[in-house]
Amino acid sequence: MARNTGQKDAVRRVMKAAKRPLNPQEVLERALADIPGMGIATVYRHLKSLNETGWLVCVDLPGEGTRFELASIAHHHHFKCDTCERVFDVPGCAQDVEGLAPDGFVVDRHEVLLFGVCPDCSTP
Amino acid sequence: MARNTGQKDAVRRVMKAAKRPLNPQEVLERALADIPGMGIATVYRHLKSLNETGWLVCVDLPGEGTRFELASIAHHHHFKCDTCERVFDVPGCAQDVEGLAPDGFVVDRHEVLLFGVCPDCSTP
DNA sequence: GTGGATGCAAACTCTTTGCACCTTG
DNA sequence: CAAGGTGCAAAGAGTTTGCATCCAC
Repeated sequence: MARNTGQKDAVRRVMKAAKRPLNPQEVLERALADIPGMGIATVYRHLKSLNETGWLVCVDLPGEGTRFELASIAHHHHFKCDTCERVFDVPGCAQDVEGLAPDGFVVDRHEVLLFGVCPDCSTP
Repeated sequence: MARNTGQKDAVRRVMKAAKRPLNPQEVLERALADIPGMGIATVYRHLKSLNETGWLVCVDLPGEGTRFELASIAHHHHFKCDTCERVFDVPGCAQDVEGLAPDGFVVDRHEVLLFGVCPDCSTP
């Protein structure tokens, strides 16, 4: 996937514009505005290659497929609303998270997921 | 799933004996020792109902299917070894994790995942 | 005896892959 | 023009469901 094509540009544009992690289906829906007729397989192929080059990172949440977001955004975590199912970025990081591991475990990465109700859903 | 059957007992026994989160396939393999001929669908059905009653909780990790473990064990988190792929329980919890959420978000649950190398894999 | 539980196989969902055709460089 | 990218459809993996049969109560 080294060649520059309209499809690849569309995926990059969609991911840059996203304010939250997107799944392949959401990426396709947004990319279709630029490239009518684009196929889901092409989305998967580009997400995979952009992830392998380190431009995108995976965001996995319980009970749903993999989402992706830009690798370049600052260290942060995620909040999933139990009501509307949307996923939000949460800036910052708890202290001492990696210190939790028992002696002998070497931690080089961590992920924090919060679950609850987002502002939109808690004030009807 | 309110009736007491050998299959249900087998799933409960397997889960109680497990020292780490198990996926449905692992549960079936262990249950087959007690109930030869048991089907994977029955495992899924019992895992689902035991989860709905709150006896089991889901443990989702990036890049793999859902695992389950007893809900009764103390609040803890998980460590996945990038080398041997095993998943370990990590006792305790970081301070202020739920305080990360921006104003307006109501947090009622959280999950922390650590990734790195376990003691077995770091001392060859 | 009766309704819930089970095993099997088919259905479903999500993701990947094979292939003929099209596009970029 | 050649190498690589694309869309479609089929193939896979994991999970759920329909149904006839079986078993706990």
